[in-house]
Amino acid sequence: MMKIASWNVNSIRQRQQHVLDWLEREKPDLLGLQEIKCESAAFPAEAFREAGYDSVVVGQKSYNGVAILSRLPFEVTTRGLPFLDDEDPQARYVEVRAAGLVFGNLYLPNGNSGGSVGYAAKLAFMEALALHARALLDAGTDFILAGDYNVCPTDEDCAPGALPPTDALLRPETRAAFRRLVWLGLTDAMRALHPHGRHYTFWDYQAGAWPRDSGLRIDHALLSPRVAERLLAAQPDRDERGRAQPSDHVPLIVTIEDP
DNA sequence: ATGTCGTGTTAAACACGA
Repeated sequence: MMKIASWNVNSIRQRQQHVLDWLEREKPDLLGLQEIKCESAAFPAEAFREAGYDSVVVGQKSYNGVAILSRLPFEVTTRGLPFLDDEDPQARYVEVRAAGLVFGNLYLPNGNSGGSVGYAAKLAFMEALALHARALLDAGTDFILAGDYNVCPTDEDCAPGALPPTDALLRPETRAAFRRLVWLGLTDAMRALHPHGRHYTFWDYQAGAWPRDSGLRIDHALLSPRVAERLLAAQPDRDERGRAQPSDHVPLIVTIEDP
């Protein structure tokens, strides 16, 4: 059995102890982190190593930043999203191979800042991700693409009134791009096991979103076909949002059986 | 639209992103 998780921690320096406590409780094999908000050298790799996890970090100053923690041996396969022509590359993708599986960890652009240019960058990232997924499928690779997609795929993934209809997380073009990705033949792990219901992974800090349960399902794990056949469980760890000084996202946990 | 966070510049607020 293999346990793989994704968590937007909204600053690893603020959330280091949360992550250490969570690793000890949940003991995932792989954990993808997003929004670490620090340069690679500032990532607390040694603290995680002492907890039994080696890491690969793609950081940048102030914003974004992704990392993967692993208690399995791994090799880094890429530190940026292939197929993305970007004159100002941001730290939004890192990928490893472990236990015969490629694990891609992504932080997709939010798309609400920077006007039409910012939104276009979101769609460009999604197109590049689809091209990369297509290449992995063509190569017959078993893979999981997990992370903060910043996409509410359907109305059921957005609490009523949580977002205006023009928000970049649920615009029709955003949802269409997400469907194109899934329709390559990937499986949304949560929806495969829980076709309906509100399984939020994010609650805004503002406007009492958490106590009102005004959340969003925007963190996802997409599985290649053979991995989907091994899927045993998928769930967000809601409890994490109720702790002191939480991230606005909670971990998403996917469990698959051994091949 | 925003009641909150986090980072950073810069000197107690402000800008920006989410």
